[in-house]
Amino acid sequence: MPTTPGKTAPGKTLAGRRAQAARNDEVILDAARAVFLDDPKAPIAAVAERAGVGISALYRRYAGKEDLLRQLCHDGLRRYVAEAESALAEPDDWSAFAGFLARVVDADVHSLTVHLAGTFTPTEEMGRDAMRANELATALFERARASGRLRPDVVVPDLGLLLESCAAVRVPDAERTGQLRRRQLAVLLAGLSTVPDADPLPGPPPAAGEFDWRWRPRE
Amino acid sequence: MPTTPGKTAPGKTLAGRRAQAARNDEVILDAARAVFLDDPKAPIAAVAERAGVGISALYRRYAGKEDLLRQLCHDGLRRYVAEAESALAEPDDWSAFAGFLARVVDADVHSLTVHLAGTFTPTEEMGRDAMRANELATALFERARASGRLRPDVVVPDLGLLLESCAAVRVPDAERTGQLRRRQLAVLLAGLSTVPDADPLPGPPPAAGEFDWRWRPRE
DNA sequence: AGCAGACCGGAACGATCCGTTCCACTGGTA
DNA sequence: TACCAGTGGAACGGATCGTTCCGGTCTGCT
Repeated sequence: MPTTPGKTAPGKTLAGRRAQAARNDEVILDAARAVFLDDPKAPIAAVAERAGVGISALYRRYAGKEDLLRQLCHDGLRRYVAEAESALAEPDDWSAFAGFLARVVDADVHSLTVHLAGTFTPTEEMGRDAMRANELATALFERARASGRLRPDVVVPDLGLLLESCAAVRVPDAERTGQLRRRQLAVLLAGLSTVPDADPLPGPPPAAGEFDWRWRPRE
Repeated sequence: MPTTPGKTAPGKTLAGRRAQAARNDEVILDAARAVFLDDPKAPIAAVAERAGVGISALYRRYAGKEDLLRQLCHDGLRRYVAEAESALAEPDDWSAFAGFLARVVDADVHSLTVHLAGTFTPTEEMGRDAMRANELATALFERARASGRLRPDVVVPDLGLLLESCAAVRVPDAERTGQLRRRQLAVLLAGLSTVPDADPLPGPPPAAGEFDWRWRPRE
């Protein structure tokens, strides 16, 4: 974070120390995402190695491991909110809903939450963002329900189950993982769709706060 | 394992040292299952504590942690095979299939595989059992397909995806977890069922060996 | 040109954790 | 009664990991 903008090169890709630092910002975050998605308990050193930088480059940016994890997770949450907002702009109710889910699944946002929650103490801002995320998802859900394509005994928290399921699909190759998750999502959406003579879904439906336990610090 | 049967008490619940040992056999396995399902990397001491026994009681029975993990996983595999065999005896094709899946999901057999695979080197016998498990599941699947209730673009390895999804559903309370998994299973089965005018499932379908990577030793 | 310091790589450190071993002890068994 | 299978749990040695620290490099400013 330079105090003065710096007028080194007029071109877009500015060279020099400042540039490397700026580039590292992104490289490190990408590496962290990849590494921690693969193994939530991975050591910090693994992130540095994957990013091709030294450990110092990490500690210059983040106060510690927990701080990095928190930022990573918060990024995912913001991504979720952004996708939801843009989906709400879509006119067709159903494809807004389905498209939103597809993009969230593709971005692997839920994996971030699933694996990383509990490894850091959340900030208040994350709490607010999470609440907003819920509101937006609910709005999307209500519109989808209004379109009549959702079976009536499905509830909002079923989305949590759905995302969890898709996040659980994983093979070593990232692209292949994406394909299989799309397939899984398609099956699930088909299962949540209205069908003429279906047995009602069993058991008490999932409740609102039933997945919050993740956020309690790992005992 | 006494060399002589021992004629201590005529009743069923025999008391004494031998009895305690026999009881511990089971207690330890149950504790191990619970602990390792909750956290695959849990220390051995946690298993002992949960079982209410000392560490010696564990090391008397198992050569080491890996041995315990292997046995635990093998038990799950045998359970899978047993459920499949008993399901094949069921006359109705569809309920044989659906019932099998429900029982496997209830028994949390797949979680065992998912979490523990790769933490030990499998025995040849496990390989044979796994192969048999596959054959039985395929037979069940073929019968279900023949019943016409399965949509045509579903393949056998989709069962892997399905089990994975159900295993991913987890809340702190075990019984509630079971309920939510049943719900998830119902949604998935609905999604895999024939519907009049459905879009075909996207992407290349899952292939046979695509989940074997789990069994490679963790790098 | 020269210098201050931003930025970096990676070795080193200290704390923690965990699998395994070991030993003293207990009470059923012969 | 004498023995020993079975046990609880402390202790050990090794591995791992987060964090700190230091020496080096190169930029950007004077």
